Amino acid sequence: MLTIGTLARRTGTKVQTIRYYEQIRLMPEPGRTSGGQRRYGEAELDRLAFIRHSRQLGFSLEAIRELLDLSDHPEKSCEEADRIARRQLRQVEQRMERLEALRTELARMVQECSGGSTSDCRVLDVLRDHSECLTAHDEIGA
Amino acid sequence: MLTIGTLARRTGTKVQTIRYYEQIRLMPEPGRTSGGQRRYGEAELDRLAFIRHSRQLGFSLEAIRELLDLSDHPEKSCEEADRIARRQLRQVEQRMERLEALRTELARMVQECSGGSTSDCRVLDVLRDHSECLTAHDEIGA
DNA sequence: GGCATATCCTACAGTGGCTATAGATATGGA
DNA sequence: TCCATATCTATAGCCACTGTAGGATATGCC
Repeated sequence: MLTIGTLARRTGTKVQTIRYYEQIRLMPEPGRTSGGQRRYGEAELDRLAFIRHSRQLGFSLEAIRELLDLSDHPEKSCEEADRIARRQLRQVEQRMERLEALRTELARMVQECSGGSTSDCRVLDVLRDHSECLTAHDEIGA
Repeated sequence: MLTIGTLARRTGTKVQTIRYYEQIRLMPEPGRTSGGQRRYGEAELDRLAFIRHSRQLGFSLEAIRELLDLSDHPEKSCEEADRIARRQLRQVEQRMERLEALRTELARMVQECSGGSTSDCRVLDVLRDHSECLTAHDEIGA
């Protein structure tokens, strides 16, 4: 029987985060001691590891909920899991493209800065006037 | 005199977002009509454009606050603006590295999926067992 | 058994950067 | 004057946690 702290240490999760996952029903309600403390088994450890690893790969909690459901039903087709992973891959690729555009723009801003006073700072100039940008970056939240 | 809606249209911002910026004192309190509606001038339009452009480049609102302050004081040295931009560039580069690792891992997962049942789905296998990963991805929140 | 202390409990507030909603009021044109 | 559209305030919600306060419990040692 594992305490919540042990589970946290073994998976690199904060104790509050585990309780949060329980609250949103991503983790099951575990058994309790007579004093009311949570006690977990190996299955819960595996489930939490799955969640954390998926989070590290950038999956949303909703996507993870679907993936866990698929994982719990071995008879289901793998297609759905594949679809979710492909969607995540696309999102990562799109974010990378956006970041690449930002990187270019920021590098140019920084390079052109002469180091004088802010009255003729290239960094501020570019921020003031979008038309100075060579690359497009129309959406917020890279 | 510009209404909040005009300001929103001209900068690609939602009306609520402008009011939010006012609330957190990123935008100044504008003049009002006798009926209590906000009215803006060109200076506010420029300021909002600066904010939005900076957001598009991924600067945090706190960083933007600093940049605006520098922009308002032309006699100050440009060094600080340069420092903020360089920090932002570093962050973008770090995020790109993380995303590259994720992209690799996700692409591998997806490629290896044979399309059978979830009982032997590579996508789910990898999520279940971190040791199957070739690349490191230790932090959450790319 | 008693005690220290480490861990656990609940409940709630806060983070960033918005976005959405409800219900009331103002504005501008036909 | 009427009406559609825009605006107002206030508040709650989003995601995925994180932090805090103020207690209760569990464990190891003497």
